[in-house]
Amino acid sequence: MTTRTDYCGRLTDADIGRTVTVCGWVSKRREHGEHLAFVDLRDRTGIIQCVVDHAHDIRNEYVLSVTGTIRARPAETINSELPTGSVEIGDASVEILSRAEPPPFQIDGRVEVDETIRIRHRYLDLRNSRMQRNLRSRSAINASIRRAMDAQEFVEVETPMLIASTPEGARDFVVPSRLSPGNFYALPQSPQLFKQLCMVGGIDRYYQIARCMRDEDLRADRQFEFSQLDMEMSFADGETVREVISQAVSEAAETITGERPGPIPEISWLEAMNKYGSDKPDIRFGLELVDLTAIFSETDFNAFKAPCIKGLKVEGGSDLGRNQLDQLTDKAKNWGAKGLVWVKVGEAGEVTSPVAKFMSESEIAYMLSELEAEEGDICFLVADDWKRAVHVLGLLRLELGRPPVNEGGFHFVWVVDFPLFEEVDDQGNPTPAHHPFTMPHEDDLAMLSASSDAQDLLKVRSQAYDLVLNGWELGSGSVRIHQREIQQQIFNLLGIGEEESQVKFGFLMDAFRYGAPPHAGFAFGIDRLAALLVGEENIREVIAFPKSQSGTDPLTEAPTSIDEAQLEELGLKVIPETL
RNA sequence: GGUCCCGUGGUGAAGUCUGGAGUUCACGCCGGCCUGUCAAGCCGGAGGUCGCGGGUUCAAAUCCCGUCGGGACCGCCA
Repeated sequence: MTTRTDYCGRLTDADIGRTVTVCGWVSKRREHGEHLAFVDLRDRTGIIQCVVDHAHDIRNEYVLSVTGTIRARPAETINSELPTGSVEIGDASVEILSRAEPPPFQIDGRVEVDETIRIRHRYLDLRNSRMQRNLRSRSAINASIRRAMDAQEFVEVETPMLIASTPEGARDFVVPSRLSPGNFYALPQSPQLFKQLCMVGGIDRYYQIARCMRDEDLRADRQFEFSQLDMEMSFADGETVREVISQAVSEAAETITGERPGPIPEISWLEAMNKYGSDKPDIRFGLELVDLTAIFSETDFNAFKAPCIKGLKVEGGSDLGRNQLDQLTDKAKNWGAKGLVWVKVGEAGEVTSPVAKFMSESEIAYMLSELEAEEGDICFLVADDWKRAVHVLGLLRLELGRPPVNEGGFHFVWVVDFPLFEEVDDQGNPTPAHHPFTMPHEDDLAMLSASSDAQDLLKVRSQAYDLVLNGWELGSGSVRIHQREIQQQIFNLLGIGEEESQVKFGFLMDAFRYGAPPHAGFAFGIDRLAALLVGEENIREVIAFPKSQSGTDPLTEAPTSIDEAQLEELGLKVIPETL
């Protein structure tokens, strides 16, 4: 085999006269009679046209080494669509390095291909320019993140993949232990505890591009395994952490788009929930939620006798048909709403609505003015408890107005002042909104110790913050508790007793005995960041070998059964599924 | 655990609502022709368990039930 001298996609007018050897796959061949044929050869950089005497024995996707002299194309045959379109390899001699069967799908992207088929033959799909671009972009993002972190004197530390399972958080993937039959390792959901130990260990500034595993249902933006930029820093507050992360994501965004995003705005969790009905607001568009509770405080309409009424207005939406409205109502119910009220605005404030007769004229007028609704608009109202009302309307807002992933630019936003606790569980214990090591807001510490009522605790703010991009949660972080006393207090509130906390997190609590620095950190998902930056609405498009929504790998067929001997060695027995 | 959408030659789509011969279109594949194409062109050809199973019917890609696979979403994801 002749040694490659050049990449296909990089040959230009400057190379005219050079004798080159390129290697790659046959993208296309065009034969013109007995003694003229064109072969488009493709490698990772692009395509070059090779002119050969004949191509009878060449087929698409054959692997060739082509040697010839670069020459300018005749003026009338220049292909402006192709970066290499002004030159060609003339009088090329071809060496077939590998023959190929016709691929199960066309690699040129001319016809769309079912994603399962693409993934089953990912080694072919990867030849396509889309995947080439996506994986290269992802690689560039990783490099730019490392550059940003290195520049800020962070140290990359690797943490173990085989760790102890803790019942908190997502479902663990577990690995049976051969040397300790009946015991299991867990794969990390994140390096959370280890990075905090790094802080106790004086690393001061830690980062890692870490693989994490969570055994939860898959989505367009969720796979079992994912990568995150994980970081932690000592003697730093949340603001400093956000500044560091802003640098890293800005660097990444600039690498891909060529444009550095401006300063990232902050919004409080409460404001995000009230305006967008989501803790990961997509601020590329309006359709903001408006509070209408006070307007209907005197209502006789039973459905509106609720703790909270929220509404949103769609400009020019009154042409929505009954069918569409019914479908939206069904969706709202599926999201947990009892119902969805719509109000169409006609001439001079005349309204059309199935529930118009239950609203007084003043209520209607007040509502329309609050929503700034005018002729031709439609308003949607949800009455429920606050949480459900904003949740349902938030989802409706996305349904009605969310632009495609590659439109509207990149709108990062920090969501700050998350509540410390999410809700109260069956046992009356609050559940942590972030994780149990999150430091409460300094101003709310008093509330924390004084309060005996679980409902009051839900008002306690934490020093936790999320980074959101175009409605996707990129990641979250917090100031951590570094004092054992506060940590124990939180554990107590969560219903985790001293003994239990010692069993689950004893090593961290022990570490904190020996001089724990104040510290704070963050982690964001690289798959999501990469997908958004390259304009893909699905993280599978930036993952070389992804899994299907049901968690199987169409390529390797994983998960598979294992044989009896293997099970026995691990001390495992499979219970047959009984129907 | 739940809601919705999809499954038709190798690939993508139409056909399904309103049952009537495996019908159609584009790409690919195979053969032939063709000396400047580049989504080459022209001529010819091959290629099907309409995901699978059952039911209704004189007749099912089409209607019904079940099931499998894929996707989007709700729940879940500290």
